[in-house]
Amino acid sequence: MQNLIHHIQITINPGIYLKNPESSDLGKRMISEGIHMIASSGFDNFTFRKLGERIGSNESSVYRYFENKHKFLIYLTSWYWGWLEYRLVLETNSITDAREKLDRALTVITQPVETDDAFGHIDEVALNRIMVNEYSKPFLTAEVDEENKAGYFEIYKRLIARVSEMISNVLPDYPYSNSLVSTILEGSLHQYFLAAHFPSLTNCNDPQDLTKFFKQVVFSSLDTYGKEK
Amino acid sequence: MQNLIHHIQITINPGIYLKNPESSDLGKRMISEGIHMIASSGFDNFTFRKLGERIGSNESSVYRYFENKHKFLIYLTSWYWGWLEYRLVLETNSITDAREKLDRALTVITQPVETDDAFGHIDEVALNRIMVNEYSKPFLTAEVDEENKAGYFEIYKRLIARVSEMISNVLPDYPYSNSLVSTILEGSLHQYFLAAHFPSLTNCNDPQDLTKFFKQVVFSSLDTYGKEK
DNA sequence: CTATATATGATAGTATTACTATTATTTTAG
DNA sequence: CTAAAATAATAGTAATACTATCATATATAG
Repeated sequence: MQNLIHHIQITINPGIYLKNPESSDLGKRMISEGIHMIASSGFDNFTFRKLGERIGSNESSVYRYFENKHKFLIYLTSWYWGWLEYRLVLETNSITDAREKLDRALTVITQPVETDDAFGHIDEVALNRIMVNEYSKPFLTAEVDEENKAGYFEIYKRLIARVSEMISNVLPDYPYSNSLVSTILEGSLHQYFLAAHFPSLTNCNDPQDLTKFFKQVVFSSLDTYGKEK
Repeated sequence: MQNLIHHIQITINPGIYLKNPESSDLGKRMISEGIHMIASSGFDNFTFRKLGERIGSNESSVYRYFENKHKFLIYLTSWYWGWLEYRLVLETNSITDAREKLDRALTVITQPVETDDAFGHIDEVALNRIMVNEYSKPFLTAEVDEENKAGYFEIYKRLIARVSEMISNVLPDYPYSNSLVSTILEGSLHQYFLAAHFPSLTNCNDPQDLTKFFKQVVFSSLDTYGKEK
């Protein structure tokens, strides 16, 4: 990606961390190494003890940045959605045609992730693997309502609202824009998961097909809405 | 539902359990009470110790039926998908028109669950709540490939294949039938979850709308495939 | 240059969990 | 009535997800 823009930060709700990991070298290493550990062995096998060792530090130091590993995951997923939002804006901002704008947005959402130089210590490809393998774990918990109230999912909600608005700009009367976007965001990760583990349950073993599939779904739905027999 | 058909059993892969819970009264109580416990407090707070107490028995007895609580959940979700498949067949079997058949299938998939008298000890409404709140936990694990190889997800795969075939009967050339079905099965549970916890991310706060939404998505996609500008 | 605050590191301890193992008791079947 | 099978009770283990405490290193303010 562009090496024009550096020193940008994705802003994360401070309630998610105890001490901002972006504020120190140690904190950045927690994020950086944490991503690699979770991407390769899965979130369930990830512990702060192992992370402490890995960064040449200590369990207790990690606990000074994050209350628990669940919040660590919420931090990572929030960062991911924030980054996706940033790329979405960057890539669609200059487009005036509503249809073309939505088309480009769907490309950004569904195409495979590439490394972004603007965020040195974060391996976006590995982070995307985490999203594919753990996508629902941040919110499928008994505490989801409290955490939602505390604003931990704001970025995700903003992202959906943004794409939803693009849909409304194509077809103001379409009544399912939020459902369509939430279905596609989750569905896209899910199709990647299926391609990796259950190839017989998807026709999108090539990312090109995934993008085509979701675009066909979205535009056919918009183009025929209100015109059914 | 019909009280015509009794004494039917959903067949579950024996690798999922150590001893078939359907084979004894104690086993049935494990399923029955386990469903209520997980539905009300969530899977993460569920333990075999608590289940043992609840059924007036013992942790060690539960372990004689299920290797661990993860397999217990796989059992429940397999049962659910098996039951959905059974209802799907029951409700679509007599329909000859391909389009109408698919339409009915989508109703069955997306409409709220009601209690089914044919399976006395299972509370399908509570089980559906589990599906909505924990839907991805059976497969978002590090062991998914082994478990898939062992056949633990056969019922789910068969269900998708079945609906996928209905799509092919409507439009043989449509190349995304598996992806469309897997997106809708997962997406339907997800929309129910959003309606309960993130109402701003869905337009389907009423189940009627959910069914309409997914039908519109499916049929518009099929009706315009190959006819885009 | 020292006193102080702050960040980090090391160690120990706790409650819970997810089991395994063993033995005792009850139920069932022949 | 006896043997086998099923269930119950109890104990124990390793790992986990923390909390608490204290020691040390480092940065900074006066």
